[in-house]
Amino acid sequence: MRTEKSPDGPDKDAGVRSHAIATDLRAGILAGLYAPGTRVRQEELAERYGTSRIPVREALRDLESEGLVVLVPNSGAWIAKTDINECVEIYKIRERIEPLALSESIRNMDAATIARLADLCAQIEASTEVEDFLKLDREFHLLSYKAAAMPTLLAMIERFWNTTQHYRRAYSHLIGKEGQWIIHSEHRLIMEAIRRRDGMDVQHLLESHIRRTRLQLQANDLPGLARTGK
Amino acid sequence: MRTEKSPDGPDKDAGVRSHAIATDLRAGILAGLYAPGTRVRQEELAERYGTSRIPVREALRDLESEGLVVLVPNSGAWIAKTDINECVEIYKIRERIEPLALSESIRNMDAATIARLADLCAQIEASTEVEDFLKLDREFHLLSYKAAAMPTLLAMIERFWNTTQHYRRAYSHLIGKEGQWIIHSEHRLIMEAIRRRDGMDVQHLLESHIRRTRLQLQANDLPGLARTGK
DNA sequence: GTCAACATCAATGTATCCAATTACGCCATA
DNA sequence: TATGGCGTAATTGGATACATTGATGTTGAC
Repeated sequence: MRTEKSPDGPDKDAGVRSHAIATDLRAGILAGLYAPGTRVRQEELAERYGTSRIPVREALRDLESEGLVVLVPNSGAWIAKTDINECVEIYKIRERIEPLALSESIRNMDAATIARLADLCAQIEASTEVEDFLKLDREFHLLSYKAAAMPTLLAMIERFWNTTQHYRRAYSHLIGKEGQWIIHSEHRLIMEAIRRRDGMDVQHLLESHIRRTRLQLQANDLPGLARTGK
Repeated sequence: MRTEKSPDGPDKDAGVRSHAIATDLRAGILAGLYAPGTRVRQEELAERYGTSRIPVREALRDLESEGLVVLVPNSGAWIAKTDINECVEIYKIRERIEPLALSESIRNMDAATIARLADLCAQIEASTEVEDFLKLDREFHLLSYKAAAMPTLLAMIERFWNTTQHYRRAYSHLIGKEGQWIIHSEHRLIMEAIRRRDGMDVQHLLESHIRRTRLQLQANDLPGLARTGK
């Protein structure tokens, strides 16, 4: 983590340690480097990043507001535990807001983006590793929303994708390659509706896509992920 | 702002200065004590609350994540400017998520809450002062969602009500008492649908309620509130 | 007279140090 | 042996002091 300014392109977080720490921690959590429920000690992180505890504390605050970390006053910080109830709740919210984002987005979407989406769609079908699938699927959906002139909504959606990342990983392992044909079909239909710029159709298709996933999550109860009652 | 522990009931934020400061600042912003765009100096707040700048900084961070304050690294903090585009965006989101919250809520709602809602509904119609209307209207809607077992969603909704507070105030002044009959009628219909626990109907009615308000906001362009390009 | 470069200042970002709270382990006792 | 109280250690919350960045005003040259 360098401190001097980068010559290649402006570093948005240049000079602000806490942002850099938050970004790095967030990436680590999403990559699965930290087990949910793990205690996070400020001093330990401070040493790792070569700073004092102050920027670490601010980074942890940011991550808490994103739902990735839980802070308890005078006690400590923990990596947020996975909670199937929270996950289901978030999926219900996503069923409502992501169709909105997509329908707004396709009104402004340029040809290059549509081509890129089609490319991603094909890569997703060709993927063999779960981690590849997760990365590509995320890029496909988030890119499809990007042309919507709704920054607040897009930030919310990304936050929700982050907090449910562990469940998507577990779910992907669960269904395996043979269960993916449904997802591929849904993606193809969505892709086609995007091409037609059919706002109503994409909304229904995307809602079904998310809703079906939620119901499957609820039905399978995902072994290996602790369900916290606190 | 007392520092000793309160004997009457556990103070959730006891011992955590930053939460107390954030709560107080948030209330001040929502009450209109700070003009949007006003610069906020850490040292000034620290002096006012009798603390150092550390808790102030953390409070400002919290408020930033709620959209009430804007932080610029190495520069400072400002009370978030009102932005008609952001307001419209949030209303579009609310049109999707609040019907979800309400339909989930009425499934669990007890009789006492329904009675309280009816009471609030009547008080809203009887209100003469804008500030009273704002307070009652907010309580009515947020209470109607409260029985939904969706904490993340409810937190989001409250956040949105906060960031658009200034617009609701301006809007209320704009339409005056004579324009309120539409709102009252909508509230009555929603109230009746809640009584019947008609999930589909409440969703449509609430969506219309929010959507109509949004369109009126967009049409009137609310004089007196700066529209920032930034 | 205008513009540019520099110096000074003010406000934020960070490090170090101290205080307060919590957690844990030990010991005494029933 | 199990349990309750107490004391110590570890960790977080906050205050003070210093470093760094950005803004402002002045001065000099063209």
